[in-house]
Amino acid sequence: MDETGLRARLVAAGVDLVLREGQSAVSLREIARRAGVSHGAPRRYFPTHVDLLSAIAREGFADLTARVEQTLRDVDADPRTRLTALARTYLDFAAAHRGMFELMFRHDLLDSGRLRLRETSLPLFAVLADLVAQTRRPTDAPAAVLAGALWANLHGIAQLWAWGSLPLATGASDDDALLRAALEAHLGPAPA
Amino acid sequence: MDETGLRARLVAAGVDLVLREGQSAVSLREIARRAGVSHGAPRRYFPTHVDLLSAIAREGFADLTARVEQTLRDVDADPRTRLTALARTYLDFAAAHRGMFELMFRHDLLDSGRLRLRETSLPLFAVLADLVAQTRRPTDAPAAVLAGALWANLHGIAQLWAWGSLPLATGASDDDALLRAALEAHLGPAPA
DNA sequence: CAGCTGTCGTAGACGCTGTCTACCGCAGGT
DNA sequence: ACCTGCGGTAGACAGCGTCTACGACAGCTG
Repeated sequence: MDETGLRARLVAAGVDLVLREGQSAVSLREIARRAGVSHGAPRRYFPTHVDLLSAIAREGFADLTARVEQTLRDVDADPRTRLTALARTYLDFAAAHRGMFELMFRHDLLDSGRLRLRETSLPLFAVLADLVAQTRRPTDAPAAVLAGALWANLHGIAQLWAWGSLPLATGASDDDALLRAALEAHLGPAPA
Repeated sequence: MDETGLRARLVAAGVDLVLREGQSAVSLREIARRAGVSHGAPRRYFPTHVDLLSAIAREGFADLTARVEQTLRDVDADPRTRLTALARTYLDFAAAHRGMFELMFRHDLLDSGRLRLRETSLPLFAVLADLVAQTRRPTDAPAAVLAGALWANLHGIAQLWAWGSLPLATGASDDDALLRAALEAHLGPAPA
């Protein structure tokens, strides 16, 4: 298990580190230390810090996508129910893996060019867009735009909630009311 | 004009720097250099880097709030029109002052405790919440929650658009369609 | 079997960062 | 005339990302 290549070990150490200690702890040298190699070793596989962080963030996207798919596997076929479950999973992921979630969207730390990092979020978006299309209401804009707006709403809730301003502004103690409001806004009133 | 206290000069230099060069350029030493003092000087007024960054972010919130208020001054009384203008201003601010916008919501860089930074966004939220309350639709959750959900949507659009995933996922070339979709979702269909 | 070659990791240096601490000039009060 | 305290300087320290020179060690070639 420890005999895998250094490249994978570095990414694994980085993932572990960002999950445990948060984004600011993910320094090149600290990752190298945890992987049991010298500070110069990562350079062989990741020319720059950004490349390593991007690989770590990639794992985050894969993890999030897998969790969403797992959630959807356990939920019935009603699109709205599925969307609700997806949304809940998204927010839970952001809250439970704060450091990773931050890193995933820190474009200044990530090189989305070479590693095609942005594209990594597309499968998840496709799942969301597909579900949104199934709940299509009359007089609607293109499905991709509707899905994008909903994604943005989820993301904004995750972000502002973590930042602390939403709890402060709404006076709520959890994000559930916000999530329900967002879903109602985008998908129409909840069924009776 | 240059005779103002060092404290104000440091903040001004930091604001200028973050607007010009982005968040990563705002180091303590660089700010000190631009303010024409030694690297240790800021410490007299800002015990730590975080304190200085927080003061800079505070200016950002003040600026954003002022811009929104200015915008609303030029717009008629219809709440929906006003909300649209507010939203547009928010997104434009995020796009035009990327570095500052990033800094403002980087809770890991800001000490919201001592400087009550979170509270700095409350006046803006109050304006938004007030307008939302005026467009209240039937069967609604508390106004604060609705306003929070809308804010989150705006914020998410700003964030994900800047990150690059929304342009990619929606195929749109500007954020206007997303904004209109979000407003329709939260405020109901646009008037004819 | 000897020698070469290329891969993988080490180790030290550089300039940058934030923080800490000792110092110094100089105004204002006694 | 002395002293006190404020405001800024300057040097040190550890940690960071990056760069470069070097060594160990595999596998192929003669």
